[in-house]
Amino acid sequence: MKSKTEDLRPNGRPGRALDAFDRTILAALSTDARLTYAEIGERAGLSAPAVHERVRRLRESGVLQGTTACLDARAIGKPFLAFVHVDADGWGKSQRMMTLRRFPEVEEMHSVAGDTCVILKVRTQDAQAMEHFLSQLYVLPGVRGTKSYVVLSTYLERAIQPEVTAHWPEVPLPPE
Amino acid sequence: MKSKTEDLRPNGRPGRALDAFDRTILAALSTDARLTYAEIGERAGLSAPAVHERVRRLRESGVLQGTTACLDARAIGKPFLAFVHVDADGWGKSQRMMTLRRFPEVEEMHSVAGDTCVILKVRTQDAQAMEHFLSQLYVLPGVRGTKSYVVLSTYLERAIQPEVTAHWPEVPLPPE
DNA sequence: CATGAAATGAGGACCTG
DNA sequence: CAGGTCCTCATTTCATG
Repeated sequence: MKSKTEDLRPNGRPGRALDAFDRTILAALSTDARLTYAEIGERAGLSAPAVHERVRRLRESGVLQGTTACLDARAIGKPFLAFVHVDADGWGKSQRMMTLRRFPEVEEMHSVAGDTCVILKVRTQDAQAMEHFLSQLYVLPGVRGTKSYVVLSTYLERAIQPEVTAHWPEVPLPPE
Repeated sequence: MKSKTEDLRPNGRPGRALDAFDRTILAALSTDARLTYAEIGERAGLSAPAVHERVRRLRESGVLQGTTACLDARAIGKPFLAFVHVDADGWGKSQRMMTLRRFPEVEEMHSVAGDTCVILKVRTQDAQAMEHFLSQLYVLPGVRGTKSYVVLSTYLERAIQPEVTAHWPEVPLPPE
């Protein structure tokens, strides 16, 4: 009936791997974080306490890092969005990058491979606020330059989509 | 379906501007969407039913679009992240862009100003899956080319930060 | 403020290894 | 036999008119 026997994961750190129940729960919470445990259990085929226990473990293990509200950017007064490519020296070791965490307008920050070092996702009230942020950015040592891509329209913006149909776990090594 | 061209300014009915209570509530829900109405009310200085009513209105007006879970990308088997710049012809009118919504690996999609047309945020299981996605992308008519920035490390990734301290609404025009 | 619903804790049964 | 996970039931807390 149910096959929980899929705990063969070389990823020894975070306990066991996610089974189909976990993925269904995470997918449900991904669409609506305020779903009732009973409602989630209905989708997943579990009772409410069982879902509650699994959610607790998922939170504990760090798989479920938290829940957040999705807000209308224009309504809260931050309609100006841009991706800023930062060209810099010595970003690798410096924790100076973390200084940018203090700016609430910075939503994302990734070091990347390519013709730039860091990509920032920055959301501000308007162009003037963006300019002010960039001026602050250039104060940081090591910043050689930036290249900004101002967003004209956002066609899609959503959270990570967990694949419920697990077509990834097994190693595709054909035994003979 | 909601049109993208909606109230840009407080037109009276469709939703008056957010007050400090609303922003505090939204900020609280932004940190944890499963907070109790009583807990939110404690932060905002309101009773639980008052918070409940305001949240209902915020949902109704579209300011609060929903709630979602924040998941560990590695834990759910999608550790490979890239920003894909798409160079294309005639993206403006075509709804072909919306075809990409069907790909669960596409998390964001923006048309931008700059030396590219569209920026995609794409998260896959591995490089092979990313290559497969790109091959699908090139099938779309009008796609001239792509430039991908593979993320090496993610230093920050968070939701919109509503400014609780409202320093934005009025124009700071200095006298004379 | 009151009522119904949901979250959460405890105990016992089942499957797995 | 041991460990873990699920279910049912009961109580506290919360959502909601």
